[in-house]
Amino acid sequence: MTRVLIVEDNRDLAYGLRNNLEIEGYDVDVAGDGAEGLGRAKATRPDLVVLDLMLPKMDGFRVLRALRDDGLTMPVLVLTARGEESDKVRGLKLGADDYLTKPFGLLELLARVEALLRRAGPRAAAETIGELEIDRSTRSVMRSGSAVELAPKEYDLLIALADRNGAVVSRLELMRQVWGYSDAVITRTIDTHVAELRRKLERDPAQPRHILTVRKVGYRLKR
Amino acid sequence: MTRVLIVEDNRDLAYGLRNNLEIEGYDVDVAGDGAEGLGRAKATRPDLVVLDLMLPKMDGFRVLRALRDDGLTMPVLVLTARGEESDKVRGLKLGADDYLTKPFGLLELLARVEALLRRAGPRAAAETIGELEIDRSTRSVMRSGSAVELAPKEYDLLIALADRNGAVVSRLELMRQVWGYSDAVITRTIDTHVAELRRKLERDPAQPRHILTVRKVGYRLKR
DNA sequence: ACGCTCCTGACACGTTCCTGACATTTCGCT
DNA sequence: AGCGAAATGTCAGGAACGTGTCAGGAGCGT
Repeated sequence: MTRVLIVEDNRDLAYGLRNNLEIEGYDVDVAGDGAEGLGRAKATRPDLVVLDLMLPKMDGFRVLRALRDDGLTMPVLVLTARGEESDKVRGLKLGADDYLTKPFGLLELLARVEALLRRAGPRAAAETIGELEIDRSTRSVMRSGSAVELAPKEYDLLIALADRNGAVVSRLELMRQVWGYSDAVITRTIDTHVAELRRKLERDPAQPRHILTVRKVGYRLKR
Repeated sequence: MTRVLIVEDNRDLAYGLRNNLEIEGYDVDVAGDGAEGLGRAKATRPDLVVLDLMLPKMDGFRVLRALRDDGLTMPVLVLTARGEESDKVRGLKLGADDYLTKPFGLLELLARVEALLRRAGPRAAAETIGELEIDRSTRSVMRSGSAVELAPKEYDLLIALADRNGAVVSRLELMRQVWGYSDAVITRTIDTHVAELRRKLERDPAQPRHILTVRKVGYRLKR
């Protein structure tokens, strides 16, 4: 499923956008300020970012620059207040892909999101990680050619790891992304699910080659 | 350039559509009532017509019939108000190619326009999904050669799944596309209709081979 | 009035998920 | 090198959840 991150401090607007994007079938994440937006973008690597320029903590320009400096290349659709031409110029230099001036029509936003994603190229039908194949359009996973049945949580967990491109994902991040909690981790929930994933995906679950433990931090998915 | 004619009396909607179709690269013409629409269609012979049913001067049905009587065979996408089931049947008999129930998502309209134009080449070709055959021009479905009678909702549901080319369609998307609601799903409506579809389309409804459940998300139509 | 379609809520069933207890491994420290 | 504490692996039971199924009833067109 295509994932969109909205970075917008106006709660009503953010909520409205999320609703409508979700109806269109996107998987939507929302951040309420610039710092949080940058963090979530780096963590979850969405397919597209809708970025307001006026933001608390860290304004849109800095977020955009930080994103690009981090090597993230997903399209960014910038929301700008009316008539701030100079913003456009400045933003374009920093690597925004499209602009929308407030107030804007919802249909226009949806059309632009769609256009940007199309221009960015259709997402690969199936990504390959070692001997694993993940097809997000059907939420199905194969190991060296044969289908593997994953429970919803297991699939979500795998995706959370796969999205990080081999980097470590902390327990806290997993809790937030997969479980939607923000609490610290005290139970064995994550470990249990990792174990189950290993049982299903690894040749030798005792000697995992893909889902690796990073002690005191979390897990990572080696490609 | 591909030319699209919009026949719609609601100016806001018409302009919104025109804007977005133009962004997509179409050459768009707009007519504000039925008589004007018929005239422009005959004069300019667009590649596709988007036709509202409720129109001043001459309603959509009469426009459609007049078009077909005149030997014009371009695909026609009909816009119909919610819950006017009989309109669908009536329109289909007159030669419409696809339906969209208001309120509809813009992306859905764009997708259907593209789909219709793509199909316009090999015209009236029935699509084949496994042992199923769907003929949209007659809203009829066959399973391994013999006709299957589907209720309107069942057919719409099948189409919504078929349009996604094997990918998962979430419950929310189904609610929106087939039922025109945008609310969260709490009742068993979707499941019941899926069950009925399976009963009619699957050899063994208990072990569906085409209409698959994707737990916690929705359903998908395997080809 | 009849039949068809559609929606709804109740129930059944299997799956999934979480939790806490216990086992094992890892690593810092002496 | 050995010890102990902390972190992780493993397991099983029960609760919670999601879906399949059904029957009843409302709505609509014939």
